[in-house]
Amino acid sequence: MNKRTRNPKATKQALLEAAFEEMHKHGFQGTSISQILLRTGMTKGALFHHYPSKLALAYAVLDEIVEPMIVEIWLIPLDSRDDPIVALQMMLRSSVKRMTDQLGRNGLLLGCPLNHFAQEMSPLDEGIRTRCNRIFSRWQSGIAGVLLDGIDEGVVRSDVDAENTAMFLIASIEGAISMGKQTQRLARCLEMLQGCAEHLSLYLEGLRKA
Amino acid sequence: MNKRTRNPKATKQALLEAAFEEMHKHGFQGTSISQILLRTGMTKGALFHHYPSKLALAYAVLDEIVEPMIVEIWLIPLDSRDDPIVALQMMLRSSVKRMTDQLGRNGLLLGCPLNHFAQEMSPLDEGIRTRCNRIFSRWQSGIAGVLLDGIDEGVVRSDVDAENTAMFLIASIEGAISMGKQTQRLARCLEMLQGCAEHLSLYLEGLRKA
DNA sequence: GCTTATTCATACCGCTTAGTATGTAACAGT
DNA sequence: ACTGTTACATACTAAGCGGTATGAATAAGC
Repeated sequence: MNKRTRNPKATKQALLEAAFEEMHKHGFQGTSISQILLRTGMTKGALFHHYPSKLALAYAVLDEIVEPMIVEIWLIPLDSRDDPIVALQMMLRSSVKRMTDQLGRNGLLLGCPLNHFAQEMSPLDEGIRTRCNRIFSRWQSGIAGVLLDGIDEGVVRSDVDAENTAMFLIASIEGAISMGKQTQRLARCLEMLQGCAEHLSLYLEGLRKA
Repeated sequence: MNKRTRNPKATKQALLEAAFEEMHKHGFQGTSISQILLRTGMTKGALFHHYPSKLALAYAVLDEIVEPMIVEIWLIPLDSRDDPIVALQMMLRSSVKRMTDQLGRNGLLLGCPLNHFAQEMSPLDEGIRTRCNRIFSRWQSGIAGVLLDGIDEGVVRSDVDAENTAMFLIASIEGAISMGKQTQRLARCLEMLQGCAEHLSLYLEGLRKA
């Protein structure tokens, strides 16, 4: 049966998701419009009706897929009302699982889409850069907030620079994901993520008020 | 006047260096042969005489430029005969300076070329992946060696997993460079590198035998 | 029921891409 | 001085790229 009924929202969403997957694997520059169309079975008319350019499509991918994904994986788990340091440690443990759930085994080996976009395009396109920057800032603020709570509650040493520490945690996480991706082997990848999580847990423990 | 004398080695080297700079900025896929030729003033005949394909050129860039650069910046500074933990801490401090020296201010904002290649191409080309992997392994072994020396000398706790810890250090460093690159602002970039170095120095201190 | 706007499908366009084929000048060996 | 090889330069090709122009079918508004 031919799909006679139109569904513009579904069309747009399908294009968006296909674009995300293609760009996650091949990068922005390595992604071709034709490949997205092949994957979705759509045509150029559909795509360029909903998105004026390839760049606009990438912006939408960042706004509507990557940012919510980062929030879901790395920020939501912070909401537990545990001891702030325990909350961060739990987040480290749970997020690997969330990553595999969200991205699938295959997606895990493609690394963090946010970092991929940022690495490839930060020096090349201001629109992508500002979007990546906004997401990173949001992530950083979320973690810094937990640390500040910890300081208020007297759990975390008061000389800890929350923003700076949050940046360090994110950098380490992203670095571990990158190195895991580099191996292109699931076992090694998980090993690195887990190893990094343990080191950071240890580091977090060191932030406790004596 | 006209360059009548030939110098094939210099030609090859010039192409290699131009390819490195282009790929460092635009990535492998985003780099066009024509741009390399424009930059060097060479022609296609020259390039394809020395390198059979774009991919082969990238391999040469990794083998002959990126790997020596990583060794120069991150491994050579480990050779000091200090206390192993101090050596690692010194390395962290000195390497930022080495990076700016080696890459220049502009190059610093382009991040780590090794990580860039790995991020973009690991899932796409086996030849690039194995090369990146070899470089990362070499880097990791270098750091792990220092830690193992530390254990032998009784300076580092004997329960420290050297390889795993080395991986964590590299991941954090690469992550910090990535996040610095993302900002595209020199001041913020240096701030992140320095911040990361301090956190890692603190972490290293925690590995000391009590 | 008629009109207008939306949502696509098809065909096309100019440009760039990596790579090749061919020819020629420079060098090396003898 | 002659010969064969190396090192290029020029011109070209086929394919793929992002994007556009046009038209038709569907849906929405009145």
